[in-house]
Amino acid sequence: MKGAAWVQSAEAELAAAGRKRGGARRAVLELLGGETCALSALEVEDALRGAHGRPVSRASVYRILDELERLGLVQRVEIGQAMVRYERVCGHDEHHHHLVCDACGVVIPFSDPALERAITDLSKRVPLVVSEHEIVLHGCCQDCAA
Amino acid sequence: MKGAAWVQSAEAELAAAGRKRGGARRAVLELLGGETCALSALEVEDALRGAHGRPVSRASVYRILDELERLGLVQRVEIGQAMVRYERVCGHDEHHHHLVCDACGVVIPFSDPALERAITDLSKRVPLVVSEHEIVLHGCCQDCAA
DNA sequence: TTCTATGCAAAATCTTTGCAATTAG
DNA sequence: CTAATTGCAAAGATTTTGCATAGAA
Repeated sequence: MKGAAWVQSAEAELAAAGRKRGGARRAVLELLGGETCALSALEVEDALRGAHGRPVSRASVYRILDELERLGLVQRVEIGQAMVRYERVCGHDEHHHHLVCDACGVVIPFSDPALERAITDLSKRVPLVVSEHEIVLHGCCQDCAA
Repeated sequence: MKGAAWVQSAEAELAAAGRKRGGARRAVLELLGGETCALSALEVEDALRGAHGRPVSRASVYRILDELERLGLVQRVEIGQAMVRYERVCGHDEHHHHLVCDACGVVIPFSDPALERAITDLSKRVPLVVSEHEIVLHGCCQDCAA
């Protein structure tokens, strides 16, 4: 699913949930639609205060991200910086996980079918109805190793 | 590796790193040695203020956990509550991951050889020198589903 | 003695809430 | 008109830092 398509379907879901359209939320949606990987609330605020879109107050950013998460339009990603990040939820085709360089903090997305199979398989044997999963590999990226 | 053994080896590593022995750190080590799963800094503080051991100031708990992490004696675990948790690092035999119930917040450890194989395999094909990995399955536990 | 370890309090960071004003439907 | 949306400021929660004292080697 492309970013624009995601923005559209998100607006549709919001409308279906009885929400009205506001400028702040639209700005957040457009920003997230243009990203393929995770942003923290503060990063969203900064990006909007900068070039992309219009400024949105911090409280609204948090409220909006929280609501999008409840509707299943974005998902939380915890990558070890004691800070919550969010990224848009897409179709199965864009499902991915994250590599984190512990030296410089860069986050790189990746996907691996074999790993997904192992997870799917495992999910059936576990004492929990699994709704989602998250995998983070920590290490040292090529730039930092050089 | 048992908890007591871990405490011993941790003290040895600390001594090797030129550290002196303090009561606060010893209390934290003994607490973590008795746990098999992850605790947050605040949980450590509370536990020590309670029955186990002696009270340790919050700042010291953070400093101690941070140092233990730098020495590779404990590892961070991010399980989606915007809070960092730590657990002791043990031998390969106790390596595990976490199931989190999004309804009640309970954390259940699990391990799966097939999954570990998939991860080990993957780690070789990725543009990062992988030092560790973390897997979290989110869902609804049996109690909450009932 | 000399550095580490610790506690306390203040500061920094991230997140949530209360309230009033605005705006979409 | 009515309820959702937003901004602002204040409050909460978590984590870090500065500084002075106590303690280990």
